[in-house]
Amino acid sequence: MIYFIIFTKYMKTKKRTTIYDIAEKLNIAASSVSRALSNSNHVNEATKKLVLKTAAELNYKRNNLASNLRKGQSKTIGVVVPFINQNFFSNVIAGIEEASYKKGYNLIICQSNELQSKEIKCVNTLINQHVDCLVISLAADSSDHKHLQNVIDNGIQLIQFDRVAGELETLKVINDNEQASLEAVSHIIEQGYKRIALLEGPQNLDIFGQRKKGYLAALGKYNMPVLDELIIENAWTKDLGAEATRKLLNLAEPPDAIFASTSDFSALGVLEVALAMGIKVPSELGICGYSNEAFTEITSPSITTIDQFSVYMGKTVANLYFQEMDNKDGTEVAPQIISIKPKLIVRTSTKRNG
Amino acid sequence: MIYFIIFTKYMKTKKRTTIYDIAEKLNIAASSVSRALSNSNHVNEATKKLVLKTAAELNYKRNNLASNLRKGQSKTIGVVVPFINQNFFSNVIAGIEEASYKKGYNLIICQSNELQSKEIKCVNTLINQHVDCLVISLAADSSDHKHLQNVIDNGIQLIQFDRVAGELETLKVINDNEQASLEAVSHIIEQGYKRIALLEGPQNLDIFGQRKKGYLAALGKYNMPVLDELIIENAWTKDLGAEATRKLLNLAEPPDAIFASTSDFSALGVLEVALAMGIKVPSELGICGYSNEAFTEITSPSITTIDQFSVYMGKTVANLYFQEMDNKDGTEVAPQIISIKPKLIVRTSTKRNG
DNA sequence: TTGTATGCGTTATCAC
DNA sequence: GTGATAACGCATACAA
Repeated sequence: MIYFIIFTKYMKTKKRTTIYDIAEKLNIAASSVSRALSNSNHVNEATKKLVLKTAAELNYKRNNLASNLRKGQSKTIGVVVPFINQNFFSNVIAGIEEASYKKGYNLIICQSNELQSKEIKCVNTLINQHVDCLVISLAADSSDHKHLQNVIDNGIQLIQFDRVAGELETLKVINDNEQASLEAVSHIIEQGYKRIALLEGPQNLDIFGQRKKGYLAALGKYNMPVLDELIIENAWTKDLGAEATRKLLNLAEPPDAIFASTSDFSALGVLEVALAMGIKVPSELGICGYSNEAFTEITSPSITTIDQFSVYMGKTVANLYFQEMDNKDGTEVAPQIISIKPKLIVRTSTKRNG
Repeated sequence: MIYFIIFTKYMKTKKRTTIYDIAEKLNIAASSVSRALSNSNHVNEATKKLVLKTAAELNYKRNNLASNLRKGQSKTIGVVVPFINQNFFSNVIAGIEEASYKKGYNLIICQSNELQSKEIKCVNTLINQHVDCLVISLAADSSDHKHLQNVIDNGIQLIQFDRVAGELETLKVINDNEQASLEAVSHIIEQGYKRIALLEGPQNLDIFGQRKKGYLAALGKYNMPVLDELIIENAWTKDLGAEATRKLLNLAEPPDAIFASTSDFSALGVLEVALAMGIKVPSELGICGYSNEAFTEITSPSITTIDQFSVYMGKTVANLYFQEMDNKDGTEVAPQIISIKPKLIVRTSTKRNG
């Protein structure tokens, strides 16, 4: 046991083999080794093979720190999201990872915990790390965006997704939230619901504003009045959704449908309160969520929701960056904004006819 | 618009400010700037303040590539998991991130997609990136572990979690799967179930072997026979769980309880098939899953399961590394293996009495 | 095709 | 306390 510890200690401080070690062993110049290792075509095939062979023997691993420092790039993409372990974000990250991996890029991941203060620190860390590209979805309380401007000023490609700062001219990948919202509420109206409540999220985030716009547009389209008492601010967690529902259902004229535009968690809160109050879903109350979380399929009744194609969104983000890179010397200008059309998934919780 | 493009182009190639720029502006040596920036106590307070001030003015960001190259460390932890967007893993990662962030460490994340071939590539990439520590949970088809030995040989601290290679002497953070399994099956037996089936996972992964051991131990403890026909191999997805359930429930003597030791998804498959076949849960069939996925609380009936404290597990992993670092010169030896005791969460799907 | 020399941006080791 | 200088490991311009 003791020996093992000593052994690891030794290994830990062991110098790794470098191109100089290989060069020395082969009696050639380090530059030749470097060329062979980077598969340059200015090397003799024979020496290339020899280098590769001894590199393997000596268990050589390139030091990317040095390589990247020299090349002035890091082949690394930084990602900042509110929480890594939220379905939507972990899916987007999985998508980014998949696309990046194919191109030989690595991901450095940070979570802002929905706090602008931490978001700023994360962004600065990633700038320090010399990431080539920084991908971010803003924290809920993110108000000013100096730290993002800072990213651009440091020559780092900035890509925003989902929760974006509209006024910043960067590459963006977003959902067409307004359209999705419009479709969802239209569907609800077509199912014969008359008084449709809206649970809205923090309006400083564009996405929630857009979803509200879609809601209003749908009401307008069908000549239905906008009733302020049916619009509840900041109901974007399960608990807040539940609380809002209790309030709504106790109104003199309660709603007959609730669109939890913020999230499926909020919709779940709605469902649980409704069932607890003995209100039948969907016959007496229609419910629609947002995000297509896995559980919406499992609840009874299952919950109508909107799928955001999150993994695809991640791939799109990464590929947007690579496309931009390919294009950086060309004259063609990549589209600044890619909008992904979400899909309404109609389930039992809003099916009143048919 | 054109101007904007040109502007970004310019910014992209702009040289960042370095310590030399600050030194030049202040007419002092770069080394002094470095000292001031790293808050050394061998610098005059006045110059330190001056340096910090102009650094802020010039929007200086330290180049960690250079810094880390020089210091021979990267302040970076590499993480390899089968899938980033699986609840358990994303929670562990969130935990690692939280603890690492506090210590000023960054995370580089890769997913193996349950493929040893990709796992090997990920590991090599992380070695190249000079991560200080590599955290891994093995891919399902991971059989030999040369690539992990390679990590150790390169002087990188290796920590395995959850799905570990038992024979490799590394730091490990695991769940006490056997104990948890034993408790779960004991609970099922105490509820009066007599024929308890087991859905097991790939036995080349230790964790599934341990869960089976716990199952067998519980049967032994209560003097119940082990019935081979009730043990189904490789039923670790929702679909495979469903398939296994159809087979089991069509036996001449079907089970009256199913322990989906592999995952809650598998348990969900069991539940859906049972309900579709008109079998009452829990009165006619008891069901227990594994992992405490969010949805287990929501199904009807809710599913009994085992909580693995995944976020806590992540924090433990990170802190184990930091503790090991603090200790590396000391004589004290950190525990090689940390075992976290999972918690049985009894829900409706196994409540037959009381 | 190969070798020499230099620099990427820091930090550490010397002197002073 | 400060400055000059070397070194971390690699990639490339240039010379041979």
